[in-house]
Amino acid sequence: MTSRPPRPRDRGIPEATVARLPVYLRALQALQDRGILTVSSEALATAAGVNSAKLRKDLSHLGSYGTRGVGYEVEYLVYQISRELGLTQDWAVAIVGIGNLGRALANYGGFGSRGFRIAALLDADPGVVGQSVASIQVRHIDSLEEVVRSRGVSIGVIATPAASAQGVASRFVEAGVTSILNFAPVVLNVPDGVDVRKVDLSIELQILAFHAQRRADGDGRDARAAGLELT
Amino acid sequence: MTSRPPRPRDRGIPEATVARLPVYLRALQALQDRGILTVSSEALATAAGVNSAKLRKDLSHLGSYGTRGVGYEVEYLVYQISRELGLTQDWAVAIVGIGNLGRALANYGGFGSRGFRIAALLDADPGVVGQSVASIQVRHIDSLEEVVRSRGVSIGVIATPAASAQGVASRFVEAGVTSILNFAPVVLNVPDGVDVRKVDLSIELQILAFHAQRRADGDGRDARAAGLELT
DNA sequence: ACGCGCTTGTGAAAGCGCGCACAAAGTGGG
DNA sequence: CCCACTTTGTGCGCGCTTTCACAAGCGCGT
Repeated sequence: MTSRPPRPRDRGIPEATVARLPVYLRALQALQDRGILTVSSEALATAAGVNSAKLRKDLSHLGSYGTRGVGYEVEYLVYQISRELGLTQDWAVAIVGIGNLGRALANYGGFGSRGFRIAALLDADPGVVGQSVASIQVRHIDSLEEVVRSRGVSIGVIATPAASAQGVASRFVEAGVTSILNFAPVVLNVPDGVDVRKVDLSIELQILAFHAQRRADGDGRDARAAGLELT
Repeated sequence: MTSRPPRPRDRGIPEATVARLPVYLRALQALQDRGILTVSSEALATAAGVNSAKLRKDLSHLGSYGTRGVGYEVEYLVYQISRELGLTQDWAVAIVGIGNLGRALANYGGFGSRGFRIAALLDADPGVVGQSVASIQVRHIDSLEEVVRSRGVSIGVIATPAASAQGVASRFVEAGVTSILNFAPVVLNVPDGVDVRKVDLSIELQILAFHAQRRADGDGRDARAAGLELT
C-alpha cells in the first residue's frame, strides 16, 4: 500500500502461506544439493507437492523474486525464504521430557542446519538426568528457569506425558518463553501473546481412520449413489 | 429422504470438522474420567480450545445429539464421535523405522485404547531386527508385504530417514495399504486413492520461529512503524 | 399448567484460501 | 529489431470456514 517501492514484501503473510514456506525451503535445498541453479514454479511446485499457481502466489507475498521467462534462482530464493522464516538468526530450543520422543527430537539432525540450536534437555526422572543424549547432558527440570535465562531459550518443546505438560508450559511462560511446541495430547492453557503449536501423533491416525472407513463404506456400491439418498 | 430416522447423520462431514473431532473426543474422555456426565457446548469448547459456535456446528454434522437447556451427555457423545471416526472398529497399524521416533510411537499408549492396534514393527537394520519393542518383536523390512497381508494391516506409519521413505511408501501401496502416516521430511508420491498425512517436526518449529520473529520485529516500536525502515 | 431461564441448532454474513486464466515481462533466435 | 516462446505475478470467481445472532426447544420451579 503506502511505501511500496522500498518495501516489496508485505508484513501480512497469510498463515496458510507461512505453513508452506518450510516445505518449499526443503524442496529448494534438495535442488541445491543436486547442483540446480534455477527452477520454474512448475518444477518447484511438483517437488513440493502443490499447485504451481499457489506456489507463485505464496512467493509473491515475499516479493518479486522470480524472473519471467526463466524462473527462480534457487540460492536466492533459499535465502529469502530463510530470512522470512527467521532462520537466519539462531533460535535456542529447550526440550522437556527426554523419553523416546524427546530423544528422537534431540537426535533429529534437521534442526541444527536450519537455525535451531538445542540449548538444553530437561527431565524430571533422576534416572534420566545426567545421561548424555545427542552429546548434551540432560538436566533436571528444576533448573528450567535458570536454563531459559542463562541460555536465552526462546522456544520450548514439550515432550512429556500429558499430565505434566500444563505444568511445564506454565513454567516456560513464567520464565519468559513465548513460543511452545507441544507434543503432549492436551490443550495447553497459556496467556495471550504466547504462541503454542500442537503436534498430535494420534489425531493424525484418527483422521486417517475416518477416511479409511469412509472408503470402506462406499466400497462395493457406487460412491455417488450413496450420496443420493438422504439429505 | 429414504431412511432418515435411523440415519440422521450426513455423509458429507467437512474436512475441518473431521480434524477437530479427535480433539473433542479427547476432551470428552477427560471429562468422563472426572465423572462428569453432562457438558454444555460452552464448557466443552473451552476444554477443547475452540469457539463454542464452531463446536456446535461441528457436532451438528453428526446429528442432533444435544438437549437444549441441558447440553450433551458425555458418554453418548463419546460413542457417537468414536463411531464416526471409525474407532469402534479395529485398525491394524504397521510401523516402519524403529529408531527413537518409531519406539516413541510404539510405546505411545494412546493407540491401543482408541481402536488402533500395532500389528507389526519393521526395520532395515539387522541390529534392530529381533529386538523387542513395546512387547513386539521387530521384523525385517523384507517381510513387509507378507505382514501386511497376513495381519490385515490397513494403516502404514513411516518413521524412517527421509531417503528410505518413498521406497517404503511404494511398498505399502503395492501391498494394498491405502492410508499412510508419514513422519519423514519428504513429499511422498503415491497414486490416487491413497491417503497420505504428513507430520513434520521441524516445519512446526519453523512456523514458530516465523511468529516469534514477527513479534520481535514489532517489539518496542509500533508494529506498523517497523514496516517503514530497512529491507 | 405455565412461564422463565438456559442451551442447542442453524440461517446468514463475512472472511479466507484455492486455482483458473491471462496480461505483463523477460529470453533467444533469426 | 522483431517475433515467437517461456514463465512470472495477479485479478477474479468459487467454495469452504468461521462467527454472529437468534429462534426453537427443553427442564424446572412455582
